[in-house]
Amino acid sequence: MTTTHEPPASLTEIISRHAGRLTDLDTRLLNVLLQDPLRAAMENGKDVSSRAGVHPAAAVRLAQRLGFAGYPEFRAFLQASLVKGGSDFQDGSARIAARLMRASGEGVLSSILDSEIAALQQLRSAVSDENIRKFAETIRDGRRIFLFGRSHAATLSALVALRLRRSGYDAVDLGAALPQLSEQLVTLGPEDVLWLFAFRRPSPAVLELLQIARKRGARVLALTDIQGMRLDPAPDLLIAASRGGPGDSQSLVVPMTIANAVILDLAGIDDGRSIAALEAFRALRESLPPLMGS
Amino acid sequence: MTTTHEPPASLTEIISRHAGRLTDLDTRLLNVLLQDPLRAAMENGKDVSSRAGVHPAAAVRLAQRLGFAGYPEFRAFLQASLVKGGSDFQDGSARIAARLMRASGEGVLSSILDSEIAALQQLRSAVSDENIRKFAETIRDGRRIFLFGRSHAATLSALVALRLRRSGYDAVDLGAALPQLSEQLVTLGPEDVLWLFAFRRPSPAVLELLQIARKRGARVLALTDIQGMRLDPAPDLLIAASRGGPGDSQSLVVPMTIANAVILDLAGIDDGRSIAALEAFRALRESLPPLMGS
DNA sequence: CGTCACTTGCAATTAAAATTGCAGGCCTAT
DNA sequence: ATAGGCCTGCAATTTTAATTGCAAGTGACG
Repeated sequence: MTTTHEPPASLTEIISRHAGRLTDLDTRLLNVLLQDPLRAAMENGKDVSSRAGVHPAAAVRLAQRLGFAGYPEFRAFLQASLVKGGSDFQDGSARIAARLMRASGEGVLSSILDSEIAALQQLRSAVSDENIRKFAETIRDGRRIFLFGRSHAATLSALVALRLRRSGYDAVDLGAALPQLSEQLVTLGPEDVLWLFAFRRPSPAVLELLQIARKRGARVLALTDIQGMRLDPAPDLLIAASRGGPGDSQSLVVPMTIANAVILDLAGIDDGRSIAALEAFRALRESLPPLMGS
Repeated sequence: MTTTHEPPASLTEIISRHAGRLTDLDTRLLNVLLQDPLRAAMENGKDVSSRAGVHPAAAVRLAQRLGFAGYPEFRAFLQASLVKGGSDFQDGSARIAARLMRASGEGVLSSILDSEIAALQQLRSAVSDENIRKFAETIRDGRRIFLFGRSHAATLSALVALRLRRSGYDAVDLGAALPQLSEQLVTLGPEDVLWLFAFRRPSPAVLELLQIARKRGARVLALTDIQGMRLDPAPDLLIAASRGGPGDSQSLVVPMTIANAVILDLAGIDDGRSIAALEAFRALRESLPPLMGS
């Protein structure tokens, strides 16, 4: 809600307006509702709540908390926001046509989704499970995992480091503390793993790190796009996947998905290490609730 | 239903099959039904019949004449044909859930791809272009853009800050220099924009920032998942999208794609500012080749 | 350690939707 | 014309959905 009005409001607006008063069960219900608004608008409160795994009364109470008199009124709102036409007289065909235009019509989001989905589909054939597995094995068998990337790749490097730490691995994002880079590398040895991220041309820093790592005998993994493929001392393992189509899709969706696959695969082959660490992390986060917001 | 189930049949098929036995009132009802099937699938028999100007009993009898046990069953059929035709992720999500179960062994990548693609498909209906546009407009009209997120959201925050800077905006990732956070906020004013990222429960830091920003009159944007939706002083604009299906998909693919859409849309409405800045950046990078690897 | 505020599930109650028996009306064929 | 068949509305009934009071549970706060 940019400013003031209330008459036409979207579901998310209404939710955020009452956000403070919503309970755990409410969010479970909203998950189901938002996941498939069309279906939710059709079903009755009982079906929705059973799909969300909660008591039917919870649906009623959610509706009331959101400011509706009861569930039927809430559902009517959901329906109205989908149909988006008055309830008066039906000049149906025109309205349906309009809706179809809207649904299939172009929009920024829609075109981005098309391109991302296409890129992911390509991944299916471009990257093999074997490669994923080899990455995972290397990480599993490594003592410490060093991650590095610059620019866009830096954010991915940070993310992967975070996730690996949570999975119980000694992972260090070298990009996070560039000034202390030398100190971090002092102990780099043959048992360690360096995972590089490079899109477009590899930065000098990446190449330098690569050389150092090779000299010290560390294993080197690289996740790149096609342009970043030319790493001079070749890494031990390399996965290269093109991001998106024309132009430089700045998106990290494709490489991030590959990284996710590696981390997930790792959890399947490290004999419970990831699972245990993740569980420990979850428990820790629950135990000190208000201080460290994860 | 009365007999064995007819496998798949469209409404028009069913109608033509029983065309001989239909009455005048049935026709009037079917007119209304066919005019707006979506709406018809949502409403109950009473509403439909009153909209058609007939007695409620007529709706029941039509359903029975068409071979259904009663009106609810007829409506269920209408709904099923809409859900199946309109979007196929109903079947998809179940299949994905099943596949994720046995994901540890084979086809990790494939199952992750399924899950991410399904999540992106859902985005199509969950987030409107309007919301994207409003986000973009707010950023365009802001003086400085502050970004903040913790944990996984921090990497996204960093990425968006990076991309906004390249697009010519004065964007600051507050997470990058937490110790200097107070200094950064000293000048926060009504012309500034604060863009928060929060998945799962919002961290205290996020809530605190939110309150400060509101107090100072800054515009607040929020990109969250369903669980992160409960921000207490409601932000000016909020986009919430559920990430993936079962379990907690740690993936940032969905929110990242939303952010990409905002940034892309921004380039379309800021009168060349983004384009010019991106071009300037590209030229700069080309000009000093080996030093700053992007 | 108790108290308060709040959430949640259950079960009883209430409201609403759906169904059906019945009677009146209309058309048609004898 | 009139008997029979069929549609139709009404109203009673059944079935289903929605609501709410209540008690048990939970966590925060004194």
